[in-house]
Amino acid sequence: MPRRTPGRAPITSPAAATVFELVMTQGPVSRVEIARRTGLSSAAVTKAARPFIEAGYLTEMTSGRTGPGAGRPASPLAIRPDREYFVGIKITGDDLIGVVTDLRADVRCSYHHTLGDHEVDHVVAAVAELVTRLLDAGDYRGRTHCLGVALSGDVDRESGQVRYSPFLGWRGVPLAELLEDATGLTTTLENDVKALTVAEQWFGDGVGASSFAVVTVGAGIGSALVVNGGLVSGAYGVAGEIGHVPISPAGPACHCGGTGCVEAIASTGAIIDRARATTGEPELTMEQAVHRARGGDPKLREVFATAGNAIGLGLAALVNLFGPERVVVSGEGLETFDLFEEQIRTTFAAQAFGSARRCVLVLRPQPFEQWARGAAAVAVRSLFTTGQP
Amino acid sequence: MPRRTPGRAPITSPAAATVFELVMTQGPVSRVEIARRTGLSSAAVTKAARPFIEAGYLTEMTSGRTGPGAGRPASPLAIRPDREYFVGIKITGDDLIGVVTDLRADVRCSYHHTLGDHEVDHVVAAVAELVTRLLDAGDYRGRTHCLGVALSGDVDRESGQVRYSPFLGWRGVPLAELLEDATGLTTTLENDVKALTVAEQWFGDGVGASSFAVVTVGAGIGSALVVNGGLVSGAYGVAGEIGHVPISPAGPACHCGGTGCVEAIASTGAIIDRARATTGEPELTMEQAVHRARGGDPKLREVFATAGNAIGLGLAALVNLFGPERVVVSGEGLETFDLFEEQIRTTFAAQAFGSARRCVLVLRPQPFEQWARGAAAVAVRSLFTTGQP
DNA sequence: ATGTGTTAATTAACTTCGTCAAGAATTTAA
DNA sequence: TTAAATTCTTGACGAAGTTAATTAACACAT
Repeated sequence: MPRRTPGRAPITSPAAATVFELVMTQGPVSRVEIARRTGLSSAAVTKAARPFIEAGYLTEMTSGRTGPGAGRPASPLAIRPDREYFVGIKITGDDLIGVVTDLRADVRCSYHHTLGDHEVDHVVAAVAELVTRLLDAGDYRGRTHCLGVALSGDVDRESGQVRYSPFLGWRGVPLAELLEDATGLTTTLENDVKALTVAEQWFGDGVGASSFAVVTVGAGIGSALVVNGGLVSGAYGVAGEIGHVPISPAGPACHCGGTGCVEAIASTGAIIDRARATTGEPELTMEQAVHRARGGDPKLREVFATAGNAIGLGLAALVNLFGPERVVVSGEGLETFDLFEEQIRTTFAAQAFGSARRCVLVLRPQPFEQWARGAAAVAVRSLFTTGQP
Repeated sequence: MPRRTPGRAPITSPAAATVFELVMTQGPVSRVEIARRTGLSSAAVTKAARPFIEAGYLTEMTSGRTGPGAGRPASPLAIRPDREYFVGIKITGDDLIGVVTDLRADVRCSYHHTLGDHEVDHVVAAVAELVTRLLDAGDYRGRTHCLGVALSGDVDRESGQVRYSPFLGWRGVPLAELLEDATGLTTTLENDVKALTVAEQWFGDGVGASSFAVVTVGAGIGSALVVNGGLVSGAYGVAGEIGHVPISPAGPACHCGGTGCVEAIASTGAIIDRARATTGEPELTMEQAVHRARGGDPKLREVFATAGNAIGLGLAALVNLFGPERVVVSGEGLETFDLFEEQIRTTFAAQAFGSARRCVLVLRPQPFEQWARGAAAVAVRSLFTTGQP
């Protein structure tokens, strides 16, 4: 059962949620258009929209152009982004990244904070301090009530618990509650990749797609899937583990116990290992490897191509099984995506089956704040939905 | 938009559908229990159930045992399987398999029919004849109004069209309409693997699982996935192509254009090819290969083990990405599953990630009629749902 | 400028679905 | 026989959305 009800937002019915979500994601839209797209009657749209307008979340744009032809001009509904602000924080093993966003999840302000200690109390205090710093950076205090927190690992959003976090070494920590006490903000916890996916679904490349996937490449390789508008969670809590899809029986052993997993070939660590082995330079750093590969070093280019190939195969597996409309590939590892992109696309095109090939592959390096923005997006959504995944 | 409304069944509201589905799948249940499990009020259950009872689809079991303790004894609701019958037909390239089932999708009667010609008219006539034969085999005529048809390929259930069937060489055939005219029965068309999955979801091992998968092994290797209670269809019509998940970059070329696909290693055709190559006997048949493998021939056992390994890797990919509660592996290829099973399970266990390993693997050879039963199950469902996938 | 047609939004009456609370039915236990 | 427990039914009520009619705001032609 849910831990708490954030409350204030005028979500009273499914229709209200639908209407608001549509305006939030599809920019300004007239009521008639909303009715058409959602299948509701236009009367229902009028009713659903009113409380949002009265509460200041939506406005009518009594604006200019109506389009050609006769008839009463529409007054499209638009979101008022500065009606409320949200704090999003991503916790990694090394530091905290925090942002303040508006209702559209646009970042207004961001800070980093290095994390010395993994003790729960210490992290909670550090987050609280970061929140204070963020809120004081602008005129955000009075209009901010929600905090979103993202971290990698096994997280239960419903109960606000961190069930298991390998990076922090935590088990069964009721983090949401602790942070609520420490900050006074209604707090929502979510797995980091899922949070990123929510951000993408509502405010990014997932808008309008009923099914899509987000894949992150970096120290680990993970993904989250949206099918029929809902996040796939896995019956046993595990899903989207594209990093552990086996693609090469003769490949290297993976830390998960398997063989030839995508992650064992294309994670940052695996790439460095291979680069060192191929060149015979045990001290080689990632920066050097990237630099020399860009300079044309054939051995190192081959290393990156191998990684790109592995990712492409993993994507093909995902797409052949799911048939998503779009896939966004992102993460720290994509900062060097000039070294990957061609190979990923080539391999994917060769292995995707039939019409699944039409799935759009968006490759995009991810600024660090995106993770924190994902956390904020989860907070935004928590205000405007009624408990769904 | 839907082509037609089957109608007669008293599905008036979402609650009605929910209640009926629960009774259908979870055997006799008392109203209170239904209310508890669905989250409806017990008053709503009473109201929803009444029309079904009046129409003869459900009965009250004023039966014996109530369980211990005081209180008014429950009168559990049960389905009346013989209230209505359904015809299910599976069309392959070579023949038709037809069954009559009751409301529970239990097979009452079945026939085969060899298909000489792939001409549309000829197939329609053959199906109509088979339907007549099936209905005349028992007292089914007056109580049968729905026909379900399953075939492999790209099928649009909504419009009742066969968009593309490689086996039959059809494109854009409005088969449902043609069959409706020829048989007088309300006809539902569905892809064969999806149909099998529906049968499993409502009447088999998928009952009660919110997410699960069905994998079929045979001439081809396919699968269908159910997530959050809904079938995954793929944005471009392709999904569940586990047969074309790449698992071995050094493996054989696949007819799809890819390399090392599961199907290129573990389909019936691929197994025979390998068996012939390994033994150096170009005339070797599947029967002989199976016989000698069972007898202990190490080379042939190895061939089957390789196939089992490929299937296990494909399953691991599927499970790591989806995290289903259960997977049912089935199909003609599984008739020899004594040769596969161990290897499938071993490989799967080695490659499944974390808790995903807890996913239950059900290996089960599939009698031929199961395909036709799937078709019938789709027909049953078409009567009792309101247009969902 | 002024009616006329056209599209957008609102309003009002009604339908439908389901909840709630009270009570009827039917058993066990004292 | 009465009390307690439990299931099922009933009817009043309320929430959410629909349809149909009305009002609003414009473009355009005369």
